[in-house]
Amino acid sequence: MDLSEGESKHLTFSIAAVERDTGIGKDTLRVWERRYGFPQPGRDSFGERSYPLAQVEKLRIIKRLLDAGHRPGQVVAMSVEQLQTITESLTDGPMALARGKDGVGQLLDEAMGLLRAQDIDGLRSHLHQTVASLGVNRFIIELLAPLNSMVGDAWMRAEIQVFEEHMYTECATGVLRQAIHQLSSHTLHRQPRVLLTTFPQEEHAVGLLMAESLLTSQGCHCLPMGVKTPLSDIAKAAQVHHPDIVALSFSVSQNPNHVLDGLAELRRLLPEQVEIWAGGRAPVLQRRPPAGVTVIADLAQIEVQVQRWRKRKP
Amino acid sequence: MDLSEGESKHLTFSIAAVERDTGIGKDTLRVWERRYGFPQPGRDSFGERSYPLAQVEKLRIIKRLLDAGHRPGQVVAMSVEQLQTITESLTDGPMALARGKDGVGQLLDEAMGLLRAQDIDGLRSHLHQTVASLGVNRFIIELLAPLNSMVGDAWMRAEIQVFEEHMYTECATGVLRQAIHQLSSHTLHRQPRVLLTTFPQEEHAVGLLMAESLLTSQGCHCLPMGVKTPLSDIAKAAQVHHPDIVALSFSVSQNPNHVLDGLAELRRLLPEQVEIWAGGRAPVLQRRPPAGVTVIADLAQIEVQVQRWRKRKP
DNA sequence: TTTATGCTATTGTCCATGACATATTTGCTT
DNA sequence: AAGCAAATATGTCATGGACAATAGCATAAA
Repeated sequence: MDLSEGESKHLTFSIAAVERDTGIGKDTLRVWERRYGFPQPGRDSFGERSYPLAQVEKLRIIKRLLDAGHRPGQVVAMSVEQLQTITESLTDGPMALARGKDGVGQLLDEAMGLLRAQDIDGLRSHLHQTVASLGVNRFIIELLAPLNSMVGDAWMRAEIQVFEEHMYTECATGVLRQAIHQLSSHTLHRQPRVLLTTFPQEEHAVGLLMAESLLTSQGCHCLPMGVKTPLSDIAKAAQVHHPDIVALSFSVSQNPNHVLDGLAELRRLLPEQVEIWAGGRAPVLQRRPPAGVTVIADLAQIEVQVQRWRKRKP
Repeated sequence: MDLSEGESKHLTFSIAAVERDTGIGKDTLRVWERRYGFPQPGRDSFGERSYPLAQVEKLRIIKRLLDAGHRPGQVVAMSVEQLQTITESLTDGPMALARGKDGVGQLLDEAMGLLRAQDIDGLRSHLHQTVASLGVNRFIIELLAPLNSMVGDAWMRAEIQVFEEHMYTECATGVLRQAIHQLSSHTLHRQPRVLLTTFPQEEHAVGLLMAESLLTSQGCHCLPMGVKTPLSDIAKAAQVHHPDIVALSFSVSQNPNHVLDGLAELRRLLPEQVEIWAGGRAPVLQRRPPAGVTVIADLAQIEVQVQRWRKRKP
């Protein structure tokens, strides 16, 4: 079928291999070639496209920029140098805010330092230690959430490798799971019952775990469902487990319309007394808060909202 | 682009959704329709294929049979009843083995019972308890792995809801994370160093976590990277962290060619002395074991292979 | 100045049909 | 039986056309 990926010197890739490596679909690759003149793969002896390594790497850069909100017409035809320039200028800014000189800011810098030094084991123990000393709430709100943002931004600017981001995520996940486990052995069967998940397009689980940790530490009973649950299945799960609240997490790069439509649709599918809480870094939530949905602007709001819920229910 | 999953009554799926749900490529779906007359999707108002739920379920059954070694020409045109007959004749077998009347078989039945009763909290404590009493190794090999297969099979046969599968996965993940955490605090910085991840198409993390648990309990130093890592990033990570072994996990429904091509390419990208271990339920691994890759036929093999590795290195 | 509304260009995905390399089976010969 | 060649089965790629969904932009209304 597709053995293609040629010799050691001039490594080339079949269209299937490129799809696998870049996440850009075969149809899209062909249509870009047709419309923008890039990529411009050679042909092997069977007349099939054969992409040189350099083009695959350029495609990866392009993919990153698309994820960051750029449009194909602007970037696909650019030179690698131009792409680099844009990549560098992606996101500065919000970071300075979090980098205060207080104790926690210091811990944050240490964490970032360990990450940059590729010392994952060091980072893991640093985080575990910080959970222990700060408590889950402060750990998440003051350290992990900002760290998470910093990593996300660094990823957008290609300052860190994909594998570093993977290792960081894995590390954060482990620490949060551990925190949740410890908390949940203390507080059991309390209210409200919160069903946690994300929409099908949303892959990021760390935001969800942070929410779960905070909710659990508030004494809520969490029903975690992982990421990427179809709407109708969220509704079915709610029928079976009748939660008081369905909590959704959204990361930055979600399609705004999908988010709003999805929330509206979910509101229709769920019984009226079930609240919907939507949190995360998706900008739409703040800009056009949907009706019948409680928007959690930042993680600290979780505590407030839980208290509000408890006051309302006698 | 593909919102598709239609109304509540007659749920239909776009070709992209079917590819996602069954693992059968778009091209293949079209060519089957052309050659075998199945599937026979309707058309929506835009003239695009619209697969009814029943056909998607039949496709899932067919996929299972293909994975088991049947050929499309034989099974694609069959009726659902015929397919069921064949399916039943190959699904018992390995299961009966685990369902003995010994203590563990009983625990397995209990777990399955809790799952069917939708008692996730009950399942979670049952699993935690079982880890404690059996130890991680026996827990995974004798209980969780068979349970995982049973859930997978039930999922393939559409006997369980999507949300149940999500909740089960979340539950198993939590228990495994906890086990790993406890183990890793005992054994530190031992050999071999094992980098763990999956290919970009592979979403399932539980297999990976089971492997990580077992490796950690063998005293290996694990470098977990989560799921869906592009090949080139696996290679880059290996350059930085120089593992002795790169371990990959594959679930049933992976495209055989992608798996083999990916492994061959990875073998080329990694230094010769770095071993590649490939495990999981993907049938192609057993049927056509790739050169330069150690196939881990079942989880119990991990211990054997670790010992082999240790003997070879002085 | 901000908020709606409609127009236009952009962009991803789908469709149909044809081709063919590779894998598997069949049938023939030794 | 066993080896080998021819036939068949099967998945993936190619081409070129089409079009719905989206984003950007300009204009009108508040």
